[in-house]
Amino acid sequence: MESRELHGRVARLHYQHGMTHQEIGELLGLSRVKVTRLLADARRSGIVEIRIHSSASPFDELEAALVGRFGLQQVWIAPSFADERRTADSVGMTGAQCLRALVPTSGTVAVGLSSSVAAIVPHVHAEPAPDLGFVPLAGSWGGISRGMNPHELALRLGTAFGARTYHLPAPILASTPEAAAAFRADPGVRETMQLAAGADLLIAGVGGMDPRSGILIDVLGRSEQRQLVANGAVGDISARFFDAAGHSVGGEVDERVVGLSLDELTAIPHRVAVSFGPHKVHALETALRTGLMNMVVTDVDTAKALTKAASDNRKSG
Amino acid sequence: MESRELHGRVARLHYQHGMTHQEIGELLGLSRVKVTRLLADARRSGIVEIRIHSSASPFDELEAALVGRFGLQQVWIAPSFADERRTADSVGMTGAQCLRALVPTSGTVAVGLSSSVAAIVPHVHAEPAPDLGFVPLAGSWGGISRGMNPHELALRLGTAFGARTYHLPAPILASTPEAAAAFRADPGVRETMQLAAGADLLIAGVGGMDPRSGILIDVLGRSEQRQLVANGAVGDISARFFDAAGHSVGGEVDERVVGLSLDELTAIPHRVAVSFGPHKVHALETALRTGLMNMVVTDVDTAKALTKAASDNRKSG
DNA sequence: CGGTTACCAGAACGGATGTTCAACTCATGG
DNA sequence: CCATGAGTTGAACATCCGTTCTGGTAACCG
Repeated sequence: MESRELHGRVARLHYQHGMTHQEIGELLGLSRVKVTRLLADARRSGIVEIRIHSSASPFDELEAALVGRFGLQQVWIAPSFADERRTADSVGMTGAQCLRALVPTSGTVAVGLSSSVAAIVPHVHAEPAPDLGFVPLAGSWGGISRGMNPHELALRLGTAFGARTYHLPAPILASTPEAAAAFRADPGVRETMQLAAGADLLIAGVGGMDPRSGILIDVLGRSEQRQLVANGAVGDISARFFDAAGHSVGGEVDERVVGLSLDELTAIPHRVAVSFGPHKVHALETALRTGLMNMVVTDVDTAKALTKAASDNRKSG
Repeated sequence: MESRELHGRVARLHYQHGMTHQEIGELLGLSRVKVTRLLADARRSGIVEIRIHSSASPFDELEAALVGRFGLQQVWIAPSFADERRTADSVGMTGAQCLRALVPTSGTVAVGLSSSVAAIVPHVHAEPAPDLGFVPLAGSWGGISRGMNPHELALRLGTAFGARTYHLPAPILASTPEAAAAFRADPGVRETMQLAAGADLLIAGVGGMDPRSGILIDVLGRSEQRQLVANGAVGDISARFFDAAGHSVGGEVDERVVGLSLDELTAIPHRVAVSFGPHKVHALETALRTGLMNMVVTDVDTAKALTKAASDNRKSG
């Protein structure tokens, strides 16, 4: 992190006085490329903040349509791109806006497993909120972390918000039901889970049953997957698999999970799903239709697929 | 003014989601050029606001140098450009920042004659301040208005700030001292001038004696100019000419002016000079050195010339 | 002391953006 | 019904900006 002052100067000269990168470079004795980089840094780090004074979202109609169809509290939609990473970034940006709107200045936010929530972190530029806490609502897995472990998400989000963070020291999926019970009995684990259960806001991904669609699904063995599907599972929220009616599928896998149950999750008043992509549509549609989640952050393509899926359901059901 | 909503959408897609003008055009069914224009409008009109979270000004040292040399309260400096209109725009932008910092939410701002103050108007995007008033501190001239008549400046600035505006219905320079006295005796004129005299903040230009440097100076006849110079005039603030010591030069011209006197001007606690250009340096330097003005908004070139002039004075005087 | 790694810098390229200009639309008034 | 002019439009151009790639520098290590 270089001198904040230089970034501010360059940003002022460019954004306020309309000087070109070239001109600023000549004025301050820097190369044009250096100026370009300083400006990019300044935007990334939040030194430059761009506000748009207009309540209109670019995808208003689609948002309103989803709110109506599924009876949701609120919906945020980002544009879709051919490049999936770019879409992820836009969804992350939109998720950050959603959090800015929903996160209270005190209280607790429960954070679930999600590849998309990770994309939010770089877009958060908030005032420190020391009376706020971010709590993982389930355990994590070992080995290499792909940036989407619940504990890591809670930690990074919490840090970005200048809030307290909590840890749930257990695996998300224990090897046996008995081992899971033992973990849940641990005082540290129990305490964190109680805190998560009492949260005001839940933010989590919704996974599908397709191996490409979830993080968790490919942690499970082939036979376990087949078993879940056989029991009617259509998706999961942080390892809690649910069927087409939004009920827990139960079974052995469910008993091995260390984390909030579906009932505990739905007891949290505000529940935001952050999820996008064609493989997620079915699971996401179910989670929204059955009320497991009551808000969603997604991209245009997924949103369109959701409305389509919803109307198909209506006709056939 | 087209639908604010469309501007907001386009701005969000570009500034928040990083979409190119081309992509936005395709998404919304607009041409690329149209998108470019919408974005430019959005910035001009303040729908897009860019904040820089850094207190550092690009020309800190120079500002500090002027504050020190002349014992000023504060100084704002804009970059200089080869294209004078661009410089004027930058100074205007900087003046708007200055006003944002200084203008109270209630009270009165006295507005003097200035070509530069006009450049401020397009850069003001403030919350309406209905308890604030903008008052011209002198009369105006007839015929074509080049956008820098005191009454016009007060009106346009006041409008931009959503504030009350006042009018001083008289010429800035009456044809005879007696006519001027008659104007001053008018109840409407007297009332407005009293209001201006009680202002908290004064914002005005500082004119020089060179015909190219002032608006007013070329309204006067050749002989009147010569007379003023002979009496030691080095510059003026809204038609009040002063000498190298900062005192009024008096004389017939001074008696024909309808507007606050130099003594009345300097009774206003906060006095900002907005002025730039090589022809203004001498007058501006005098106004600052003698304390007629105690703040200044100018450009880099003028600022450098001011520090140089000040050190020359110190050596010789 | 050479090798390695990590980082930083600027040349060069290709895409993005801003501006100019000629064509067009649509009122208004003869 | 055409003439006029103000206001829009997008094609074409000129500039600006972002990224990639290569070379350089410094720190760390064997």
